[in-house]
Amino acid sequence: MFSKATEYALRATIYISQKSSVEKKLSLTEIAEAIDSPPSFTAKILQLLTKDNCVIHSVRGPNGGFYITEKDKHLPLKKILEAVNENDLFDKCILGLKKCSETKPCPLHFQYKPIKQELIHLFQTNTIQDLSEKADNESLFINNAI
Amino acid sequence: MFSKATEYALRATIYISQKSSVEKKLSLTEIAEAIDSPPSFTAKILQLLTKDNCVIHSVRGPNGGFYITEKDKHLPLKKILEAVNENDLFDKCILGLKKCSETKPCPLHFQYKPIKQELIHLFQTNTIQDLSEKADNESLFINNAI
DNA sequence: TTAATTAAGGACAAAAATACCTTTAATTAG
DNA sequence: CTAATTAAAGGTATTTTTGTCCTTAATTAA
Repeated sequence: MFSKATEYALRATIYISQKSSVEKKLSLTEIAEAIDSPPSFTAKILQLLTKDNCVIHSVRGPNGGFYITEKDKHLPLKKILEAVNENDLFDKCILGLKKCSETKPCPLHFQYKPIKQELIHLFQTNTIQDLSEKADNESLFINNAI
Repeated sequence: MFSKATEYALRATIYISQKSSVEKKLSLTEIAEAIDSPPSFTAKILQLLTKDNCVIHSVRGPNGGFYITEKDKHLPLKKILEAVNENDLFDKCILGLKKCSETKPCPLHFQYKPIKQELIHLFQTNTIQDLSEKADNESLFINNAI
């Protein structure tokens, strides 16, 4: 479904949202360990998320690390997909046809359409906070229960 | 959503289903041109589909080529995904967590579940024939209208 | 001010997916 | 039987994705 990069981005953001605050920043090492991802690659992905402070914030130096503001917790998951350039995922034709459209639909177009809508809806309506609350309740990511 | 390999497999099968019969086999060249795919790569994918006659049949030599039987047109699209080893696509956790399950769900698990079910349903209930009929009606693949 | 710590940024490496090419095998027509 | 045609099979090349490493910049604490 998603690329590794996107999976790590979503998992990292959920974890950061659960555990961080302006007072308590998380190091790359902790994040990568918690979400079971390669640290160096994860660093690259976090760079995309911190670019222009779009989702995550970062501070260098001792006691530095990554964190998210309360305000940004209300961003939809879609924002994360955009940050890692996987936003057009749900726009594409399921058969990969460039010219597939409402007027020139592929054979799966109208059956896939409502499913696509639900996927878009899922990522537009769920906020980062929504997900991190669920993760809390359901104890995923906690104690490395991956 | 799908890999290029899977897209080509689906498109090729639909095209073969529309245009071929035991009497009228289609050459690799014709298929690749019609579905707008790289011929050599398409050849590899067709090999997967013809392996053990699982979906498509092939005959070598003059007037040889690829075709599908009426019987095999009633196979579900799922069969094509299996042939190109992309069958587990809809089994995986959307966040890529190995341990995600009903009892230990990821934060998106229960929201993604019904969508996943619809995707599975789509590929299990639609047959190759269903799709090629739609393609006929909606004129995709016809006259290279890709 | 200096040393330590942490992310940023760039270059590089490995793996996987995609695409190409050449030879071989099967089949058919002459 | 021979030549032509077409897919099968294997190896190779390219591109993309994934992953690593090293140096630089920022920040903090002593």
